[in-house]
Amino acid sequence: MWVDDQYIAFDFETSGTLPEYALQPWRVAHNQAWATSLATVRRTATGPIIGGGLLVAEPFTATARYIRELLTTAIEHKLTLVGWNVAFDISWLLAYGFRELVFKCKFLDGMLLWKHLTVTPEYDIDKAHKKSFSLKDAVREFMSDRGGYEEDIDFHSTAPESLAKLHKYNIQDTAYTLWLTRKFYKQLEAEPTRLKAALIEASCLPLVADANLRGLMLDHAALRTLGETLTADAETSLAALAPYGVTEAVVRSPKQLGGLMYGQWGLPVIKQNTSKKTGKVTNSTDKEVLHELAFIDARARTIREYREALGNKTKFVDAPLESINYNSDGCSHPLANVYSTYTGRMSYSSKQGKNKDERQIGFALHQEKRDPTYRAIVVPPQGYTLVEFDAAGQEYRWMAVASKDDAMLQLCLPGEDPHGYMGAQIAREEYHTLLAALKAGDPAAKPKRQLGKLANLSLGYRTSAAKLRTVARVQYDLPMELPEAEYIKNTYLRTYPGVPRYWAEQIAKVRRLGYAETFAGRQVQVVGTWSGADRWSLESTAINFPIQGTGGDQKYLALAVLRPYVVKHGIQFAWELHDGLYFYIPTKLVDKAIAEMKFLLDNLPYTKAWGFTPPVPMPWDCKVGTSWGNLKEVKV
DNA sequence: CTCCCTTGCGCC
DNA sequence: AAAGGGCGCAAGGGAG
Repeated sequence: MWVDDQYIAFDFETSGTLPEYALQPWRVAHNQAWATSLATVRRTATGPIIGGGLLVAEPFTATARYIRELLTTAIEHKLTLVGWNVAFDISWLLAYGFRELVFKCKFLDGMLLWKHLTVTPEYDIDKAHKKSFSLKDAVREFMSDRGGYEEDIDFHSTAPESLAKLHKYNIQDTAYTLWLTRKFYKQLEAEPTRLKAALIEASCLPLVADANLRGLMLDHAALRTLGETLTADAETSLAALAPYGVTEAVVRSPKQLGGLMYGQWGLPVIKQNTSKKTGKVTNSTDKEVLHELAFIDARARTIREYREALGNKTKFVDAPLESINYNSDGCSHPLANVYSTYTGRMSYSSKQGKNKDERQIGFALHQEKRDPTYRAIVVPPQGYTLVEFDAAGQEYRWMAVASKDDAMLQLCLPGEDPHGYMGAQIAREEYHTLLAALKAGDPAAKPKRQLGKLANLSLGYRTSAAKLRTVARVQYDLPMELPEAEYIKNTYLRTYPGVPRYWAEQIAKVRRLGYAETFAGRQVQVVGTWSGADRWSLESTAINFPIQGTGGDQKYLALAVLRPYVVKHGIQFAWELHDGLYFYIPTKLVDKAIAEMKFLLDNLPYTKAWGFTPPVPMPWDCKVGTSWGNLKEVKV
C-alpha cells in the first residue's frame, strides 16, 4: 500500500555548453553538460519537505553533496525514489559518480504508471500523433488549475533571477510528479496484478539508465571493412545499371525508379500502393516487386542489390560513425525507452531533436542486420566479454500457453523440435523419421525443417496464404506458389487446432471486456467499432497483445531477477532486443556467471511475480563472444 | 527554405 | 473482399 513517507520525488534541471547537451548526461565527464538544479519533495503529515538546491552557482562538490544526501536518505529510510521519465534522471545520478548508491535504491516512474493505466493502441491513419505522456500533459489533464507554470522558463540562463525562477519551477515539477505518481499508484492498487507488473518493470530502470549513459563501444576496423564492402557493392551494381539510365538519385526515389522501370523499360506493373489519405495510386518498386521482376529482367535484381547496399551503408555505417563523432566520448548512445510500445516492449532511438535540429546520438540498434559482418561493429569494453541470453522460442511458447493447443504444448517440452515437427507434417513424413534424418545430416531433411520453421513463425497471427507465399519467395528465396502456401496454411491449422480456436475466443473475450491482458497482468484498452473498418486491427490487437506483451513482461521479470546478481558481480547490462538480453561480463567471471545467470533465467519466479504458472518450461539460450558478430552458443 | 507525409525496409 | 503484429530510420516529394 502507498504510504506517503516512503516515497521521495526528485528531478534535475540540466544545461550544457550547447542547449541540447542538457539531454546528454554522458557529457558530464567532459564538462560539456551539467545539472543546474536538483529538487526533492516528500509528503509528510505535517506538510511537504523540500530539498535539493540550485547547482550551477555552486562548486561541483555541492552538487555531489545534494545527490549524496538524497541517495543516503533514501537508502537509510528505505524510500522509493520517484521521477517522471526517471531513467533520464537516474543517468544524471550515475553521471555524477553515484553508481554504487544508485543500485541500492528503488525507483518508480510516474509516467510509466500513467501508461499502465491508459495505454491504448492507435488505429486511425493519424498514427504519428500518439498520445503524449509528458509531465506537462499530465498536469494539464489532472491538475488543470496548475497549468502554465512552465511558461517563460530559461533552462540555460545564468542570471540570478532566472536561476531562482528555474529552481522554483523544478520544485513544482517535482511536487506534481509526486502527486501524480501517488494518484496513479493508488489507482493501480485496486488491481494488484497490474500494479505488480508495473513494479517489476520499474526494477530495470537503473540498469537501463546505466546502459544509456555508458553507450556502446564500436569497432572502427569492422565499421571500415563493412563500409568498404558496401561501397564496392554499390559501385558494382551502379556500373551494371548506369547504361540503362540508373543513377543513385533514381534508385533512392520510388517515383523516379517507377518511371524508369515501368515507363522507359516497359516492365509490367505487378503491385500498386493506394494512399489511405488521398486515395492516390502509385506503382510499387518494393523488394517483392523487384524479386518477381527479376524473373523476367535481371536488372531488377541488381536494382534491389544496389538499393540495399546504399541503404545499409547509410544506416549501419555512416550513422554509427556520425554518432561517435557527435558524442565526444567515443561511444554511440542509442537510447533505450522503457515501455515505449503499447505491448510493453522497449524501443531505441538514435536521434534527439527533430528535422533540421536533429542530433545523431546513436544508430538503429534494433534494426541491425543479423549478418555477422554488420553485428561485428559492437564490441564489449576492455576486460569484458559479451554475453547474450535469449528466451528460446519465446513467441511460440507463449502462443502455446495462450492457445492451450495440445500439440504446441507438447512440443515445448524438453527434447522436442517444433520446427522439425511442423516440417514433418508438411512433408507428410513421420516426425521421428525426419528428426533422425536431420541428425544424420541428410541434405533433404534440412529444407523440410526450414519450411516447418517458416510456417511456425509466420502463421500464428492469421497470415494469409498469399502473404506466406510472398515471405517464402522474397525472404527465403523459395519458389513457392499459392496452392503450396494454401496447403501449408491448412496443415498449420490442422496441426494446431487450438490456434484458430484461440483467435476466435480471444477476439470475443476482448470485445466483451474492452481490454486485453498479458499473463503478467499488463493491460491495454481495446475499444472501438468492432464492426467497421477498424475490425481487423482491433481483432489483431486482441490476439497479438497477450503474446508479444507477455514476452515483454518476461524480459522485465528477467531483468528484475538478474539485477542483484549483475550489480554484485560488476556485470553491465548492455542492451536488449525483445527476447534477447545482452550483458558485458568481466571476462574472468564468464564461466561461473553464465551458469548462474542461466539458472536464474530458467527458473524465473512466474508464479510469485505474476500469479500465473506457465504449464511448460521457458528456457533461455546463452551465447558468448568478443563482439556481437561472433557470438557462439554455449551449452551450460 | 522548413515541415510533414509516403514509401520502403531493417529487426523481433 | 481481404487483411500477421510491434517498432524506428532514411529518403524523396510536395505543401506552405
